[in-house]
Amino acid sequence: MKKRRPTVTDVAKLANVGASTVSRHLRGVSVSPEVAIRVAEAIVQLGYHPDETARALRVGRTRTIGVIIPQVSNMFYSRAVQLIEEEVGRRGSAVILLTHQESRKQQAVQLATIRRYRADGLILAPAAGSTLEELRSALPGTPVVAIDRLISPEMDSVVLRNREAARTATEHLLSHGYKHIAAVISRPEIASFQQRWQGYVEAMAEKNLDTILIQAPDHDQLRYALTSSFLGQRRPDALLSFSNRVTQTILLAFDELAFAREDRIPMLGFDDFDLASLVDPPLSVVRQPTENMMRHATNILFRRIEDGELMEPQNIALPGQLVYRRSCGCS
Amino acid sequence: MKKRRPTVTDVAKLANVGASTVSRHLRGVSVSPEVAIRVAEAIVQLGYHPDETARALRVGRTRTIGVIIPQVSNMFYSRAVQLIEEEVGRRGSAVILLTHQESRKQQAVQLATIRRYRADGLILAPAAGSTLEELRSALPGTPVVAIDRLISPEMDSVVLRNREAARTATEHLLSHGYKHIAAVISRPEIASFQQRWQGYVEAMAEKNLDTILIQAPDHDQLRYALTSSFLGQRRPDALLSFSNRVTQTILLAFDELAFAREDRIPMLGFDDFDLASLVDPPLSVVRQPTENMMRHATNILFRRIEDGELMEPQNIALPGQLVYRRSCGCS
DNA sequence: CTGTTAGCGCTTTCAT
DNA sequence: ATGAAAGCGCTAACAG
Repeated sequence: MKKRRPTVTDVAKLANVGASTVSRHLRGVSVSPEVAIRVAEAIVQLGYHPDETARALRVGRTRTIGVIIPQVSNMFYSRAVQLIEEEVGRRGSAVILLTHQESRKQQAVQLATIRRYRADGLILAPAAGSTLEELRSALPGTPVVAIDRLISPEMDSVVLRNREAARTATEHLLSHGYKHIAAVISRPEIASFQQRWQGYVEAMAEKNLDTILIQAPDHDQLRYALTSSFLGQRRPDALLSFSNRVTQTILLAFDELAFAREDRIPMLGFDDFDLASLVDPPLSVVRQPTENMMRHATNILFRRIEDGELMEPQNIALPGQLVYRRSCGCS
Repeated sequence: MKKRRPTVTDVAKLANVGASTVSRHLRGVSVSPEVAIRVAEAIVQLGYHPDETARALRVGRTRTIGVIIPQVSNMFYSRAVQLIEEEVGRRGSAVILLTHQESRKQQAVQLATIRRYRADGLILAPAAGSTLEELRSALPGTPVVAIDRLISPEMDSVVLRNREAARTATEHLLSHGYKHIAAVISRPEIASFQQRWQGYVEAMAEKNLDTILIQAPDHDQLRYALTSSFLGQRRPDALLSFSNRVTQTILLAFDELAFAREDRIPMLGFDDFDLASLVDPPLSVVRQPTENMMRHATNILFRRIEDGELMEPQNIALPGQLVYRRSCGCS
């Protein structure tokens, strides 16, 4: 005798009520107190647990939120996922986590997955080069909010004020007297990096200084580009790193060259991380208000799920915070 | 006119076949080639995407795997989640990600969530102090494999050979001539830490050396305990850190005390991480074979889902790898 | 406030 | 190889 999972009907029978009454009780709709007790008892007695898949099929809402990011093993995104999970859980939904590894093809696969699972909404950090159309058509009718990377103002989004932050950061570097500041970028197709590049260019132009770009498609090649640059004739006298992953690569390059603290090129990087204050010298960074950002993202998503299309597209851009430690030249 | 999502029936009508034929086609069961084409065309024409929730209800399998960990924002776990996501995705399922923040109450909530969503299986890093019974009874009939922390040999598990690794690590420290080696632990209720403690104790006992325990319920207090110990009479001459989070706290304590590289107490820590080689001095660590572990975990889980209870409980314990950098005293 | 009934979209007998 | 019909567990009308 294999014991079937108890259903509403089982509970209903045991409590001597109709199935719909059990359903009502479950959803907190008006039920006579006396009946409520009987139902509650029957539920614990049978060890009944509602079936979300059945509910989803009937109601058309799955209480699941898709989250698609480049990868979890990047401090910024793992923190983001943590916050989203908490926020979404608080609202009685669960997170379906998918990664696209910066590949649009993989992203397409994951979007299709979200579609099959009928997630109520999606929080997405779009893969480099994604277009609004490709995203929209993959999930018609499903609310999407973009995080970290802005694709189009027509899509809800929550991002950093990238241009402004990069500009301020560059200006700070300039205020230390550096003139040959290099921007270090991994994948320039990524929207947020483009905006940061703009901000950097603006700040440099204002002082009539030439821009320097150190860039490579992957981090191994980037490290190579960095070491060559550091050893070359036109070695930059300061660095602006566009992501924490890039910052790591820069540190690796210093290490490879056995640069002592004094040799290290002053730098300032995007994204704060746990050990930033512990490297030598302590890293000055642009800190993102990640918690706030994810709260906004979840809020917007759920409003969109409930209210539908009525609302104007929301495009939130939050200011970064410059954290001055030593690496930029501050004492 | 609101456009309904196309269903198998819509596809069937358009292709002039029965709904079951469409279903068969979708699942790759024998269908006459001529019909297959008509169905395929209808599918693209309508933009049909199967509904997993309906399938799940009917079939009783959701193609969903629960993953519950303490938190995503810990390098070890974020890496683990990344690997699990890939592995699970490869098998056509999706990950529902939940965190318990090291709280058994929160863990109970999340287990109930997994139950409601009818996940086919669960990969779990149990909260400190969890018992087999509490875990089992929360999810009767659902396969669970424990990772990182062993609760009971009756439950499938994939963990590090913690005792052995700690012992080897301690022995290595001893080989450098240190005698007052302190074990630094955050939450001693965590199973893996207990095993590591055992290994440490064994190695110390073998040399007739006294054990030293530096421990605190949270990382702020731990940092305080560390600084007191470093400044006190019986300052340890080497440290064995039990997790990367603890290692960070130790580094923070060094920093707080403004210990220069020479003042820093030699140490060796569990868990490798990206910047381990970049701190000063570079950190010697016990590296976990995370990729292998997660592959094993997923394999076991899916076998369990398919074959059911027939299989003996699997308890995999993989050896750690000692990575010698400088911090332990090696040159 | 409560019970009956129908049906969400799919798969699975059971005939043909 | 194919179609008709039943049913997975739930909720939303609808009557009472």
